[in-house]
Amino acid sequence: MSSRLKDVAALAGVSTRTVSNVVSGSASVAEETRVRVQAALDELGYRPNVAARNLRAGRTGLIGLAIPELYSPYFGELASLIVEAAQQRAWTVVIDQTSGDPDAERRLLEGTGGRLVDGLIISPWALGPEELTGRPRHVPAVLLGERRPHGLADRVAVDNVLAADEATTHLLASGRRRIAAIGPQPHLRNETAAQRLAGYRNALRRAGLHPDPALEQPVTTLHRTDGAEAMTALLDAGIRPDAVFAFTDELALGAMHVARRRGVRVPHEMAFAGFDDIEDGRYANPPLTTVVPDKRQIAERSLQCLADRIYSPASAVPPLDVVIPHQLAVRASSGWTDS
Amino acid sequence: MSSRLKDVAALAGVSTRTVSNVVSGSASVAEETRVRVQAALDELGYRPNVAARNLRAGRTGLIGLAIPELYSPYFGELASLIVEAAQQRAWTVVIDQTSGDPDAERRLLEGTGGRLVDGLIISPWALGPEELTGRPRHVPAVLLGERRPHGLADRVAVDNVLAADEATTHLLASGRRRIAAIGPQPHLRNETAAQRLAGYRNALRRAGLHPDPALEQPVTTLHRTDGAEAMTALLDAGIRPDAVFAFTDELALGAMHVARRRGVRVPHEMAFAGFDDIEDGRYANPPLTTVVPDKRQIAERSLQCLADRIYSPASAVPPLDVVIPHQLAVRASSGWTDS
DNA sequence: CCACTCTATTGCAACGTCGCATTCAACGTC
DNA sequence: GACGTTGAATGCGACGTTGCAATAGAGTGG
Repeated sequence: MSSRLKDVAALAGVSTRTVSNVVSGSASVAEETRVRVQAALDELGYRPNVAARNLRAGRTGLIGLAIPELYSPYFGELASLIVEAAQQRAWTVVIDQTSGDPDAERRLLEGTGGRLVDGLIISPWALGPEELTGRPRHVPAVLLGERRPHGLADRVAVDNVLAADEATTHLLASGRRRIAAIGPQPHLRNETAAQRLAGYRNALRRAGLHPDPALEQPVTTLHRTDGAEAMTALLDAGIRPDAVFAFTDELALGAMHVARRRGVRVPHEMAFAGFDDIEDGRYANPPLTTVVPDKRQIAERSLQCLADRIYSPASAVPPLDVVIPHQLAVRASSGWTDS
Repeated sequence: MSSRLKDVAALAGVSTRTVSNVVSGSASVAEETRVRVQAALDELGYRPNVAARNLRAGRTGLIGLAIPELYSPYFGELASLIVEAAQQRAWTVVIDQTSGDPDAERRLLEGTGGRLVDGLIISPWALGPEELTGRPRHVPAVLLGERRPHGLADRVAVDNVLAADEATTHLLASGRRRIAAIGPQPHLRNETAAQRLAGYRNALRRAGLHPDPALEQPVTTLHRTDGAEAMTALLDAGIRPDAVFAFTDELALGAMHVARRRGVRVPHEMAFAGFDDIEDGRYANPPLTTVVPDKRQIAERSLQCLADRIYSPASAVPPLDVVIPHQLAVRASSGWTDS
């Protein structure tokens, strides 16, 4: 059905090795032969067998991207950038959705499924630091988010503590004093939410305010519904913050949606700031103030780390901690202008 | 570095074939031997070499998903469902972003990159029908969207004409008469926009209205910005429709955003309906009326088609045309209640 | 007790490709 | 005219796995 080097060689009247040389273009081939072989290649519609190449080369040219969920805007945008950057490096991306399942994350890190990928970019959700960095890995890995690496994997992330601090400070600067935090996840081993909470508290304390536990609304996941529920819980408890720092844009949008439905004027009575700079935030009503991580750099640097580990020998290089720059995009949701 | 069957066999004092039997669990192995081999497997941390397996099996266990862009909500949600459904079938998904590049789409369909995937699900953007179905393919393919198949590939899609008709009819039912259509793409060979335009016109004509070219706003791509530009163009031209049917939710959200910014009251003065049922639409202000394709079924049926083609011999089965059910979700953007 | 079946295990070969070493011919140089 | 050099093409083997056929041994029934 599909033709192999052998078939092409037979048709062109040369050895398989010569055909291989023509295909790869590496060794020297006489012009006349090259033309003849090329004609045979075209006639048979030869396509190299990737599995055989991989076996020979000891590499698959695949890298894995393991994220909790592909359908959320943040991970969708990030995945898109990673796929794009990988294409430029002639890598193909295979996507795994862990759905926040610790076993799935563990399985991927250990490579239990077999040596399919040359490297792995994983955004951990359920696994704690020690599990992530403790055990040996069969494949180079880059952790997105999380805290600084102790173990074997590189880490690429923004400075969550600083960024959360800046966002909160921005809200304080416009005179807000009762600022709610939507997004703590005390039930998870994951560090990201904890870091953003720490930044939020830092900012409050620096402004001379005491963090109020009643204003910290935990969530189970990071979807709009969770933000909506958190805001509902606050309002139903009679708590009326004058600003909200949500740990992700989706949480912020869900919360803002409920606030407006309940008749709260945004941003007059309640300002909002989020984290991630997803596209919807820019088109929300009002547009959402947010921390803007440089997602393109996250993608680029992650792949760079993988490339270094994959291609450099033995890699005695200690685990890297790559800090990605971020900005604060101030939009109407935290200003005084009406939407 | 990494251990092979041979290493495990040496350690356990058996042949590689026996180790292989233990790993696969297919052939019968004495309990005592199984235990001993398993111990060796664990000790060496054996991981099967996927490339070798693939070479032997003639399959890679990979399927390709080619979509214009991963970061758009619709494709993100769809990709997520396809990855999920593929995992259940023990398939791994590799993602290609075509970015609307006809060459990229062609390359994937022809499998120029080599026989990497066992099957391909492609959502064409730039290629026209004849290119999609004309030439022979090296790998089973499923087309998402597009029109009915003439050639070799199966096709999975909602009935775009009917769905667009229903959405428009719904707008007409609330008394709207000047209904704009945002989303025609006359510059593309792709059929989807043309089908939705046809459905929109059908509904108008059935209501005794003449489709007005001035109310049909073409777009280049399907992002929020395109919807925003389209609405800006309409309003700047002094055209003030009393309803908008946008061919995707993103277009609708962008258009609605601009309308509200310009002081148009939604839905009182202008009703909106979209297509796709992306999550943001449900949390928009006001929530967006939209055509809801059964995305889970799109994922399931696509994979089913691929599975049939991949596993069934010779496949004399003619190309399938799978029509996916849809619904119309009526929300506040097309009602009379305030947001 | 022999023929036969069944279980457990094994060796061989092949999947398609490419690195390495080799061969062969042509050519130029001393 | 012998010799080294270069260019072109080839054959061999190995990457790690598993299907197939074969083997040896244990168990069963007449």
